[in-house]
Amino acid sequence: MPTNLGELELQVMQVLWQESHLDAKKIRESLQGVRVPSLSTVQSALERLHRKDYVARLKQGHAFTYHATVSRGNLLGRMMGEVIQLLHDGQMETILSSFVQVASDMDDVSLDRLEQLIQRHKHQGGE
Amino acid sequence: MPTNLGELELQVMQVLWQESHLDAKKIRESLQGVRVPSLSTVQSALERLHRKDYVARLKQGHAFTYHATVSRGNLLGRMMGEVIQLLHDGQMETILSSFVQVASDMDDVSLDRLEQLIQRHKHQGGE
DNA sequence: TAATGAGCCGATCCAGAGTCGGTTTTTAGT
DNA sequence: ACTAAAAACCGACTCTGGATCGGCTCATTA
Repeated sequence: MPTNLGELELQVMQVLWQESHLDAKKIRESLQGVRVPSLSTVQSALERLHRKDYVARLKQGHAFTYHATVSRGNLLGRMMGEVIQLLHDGQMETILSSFVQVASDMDDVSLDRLEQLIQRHKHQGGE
Repeated sequence: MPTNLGELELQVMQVLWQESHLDAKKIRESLQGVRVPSLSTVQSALERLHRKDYVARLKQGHAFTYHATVSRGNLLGRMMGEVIQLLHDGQMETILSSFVQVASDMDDVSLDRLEQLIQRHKHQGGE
């Protein structure tokens, strides 16, 4: 249940977010780093990802082509939600100030954009 | 390096956030759940936590007393930062909208408070 | 139908966490 | 100071999830 991705699994997702509908071999080729794992290894990672519903696949002629079923932003939101779930103490205040703590690394322009997004969100009344 | 806590470790932290400066035995007693691990097990968790610098300890007469060195909010912020680090794609926009995606579960009052915190943060120019 | 390429399965290895029992060390009472 | 009780420490084992592959199987196509 915990949304946790291993090293290779994450790398694979990065590739799929950049370009979709690739087969295992292509994904392996797109993998950068000193150490390139064997094709089987990439497939194993893909299987785990598939089991976790992070990717879907289609039989495209000879081989499967994979594509992400969650966007980067979606996964990010999901993970943040989980972390919050894990550590929340009922005090919304705690969550809020942690938000801002993270936002410490952001410049004012980003904080402005965050405010805009909040505004929009409030007016729409939730999606 | 990854800020990951096991099940028991988290439970122990929860106890220490509620009440500080307890010894292993007390912590064990404060642990709720059907299954209460042995004292040794609790001590192991405490040792790991200590190694990770999440708790500190003091020789209080006969036994060590432990206390958290990171607050709940601080850990939350840290974990969020890590998740972001892991999944960021250079687009601040992605992070921002994930923030708001999480904030979807928040009511307007909370969003207002978030705005206030942002304001304060901008004026202080970073902590 | 035979060969080539992809998928699938099982085996291993590793690291981190949980779990304890037993030994050692420390503390405190007599 | 000696010793009994309590706490700390250490080592062993289990379990789970991820990484890693080799090799067998199956399908597609020439």
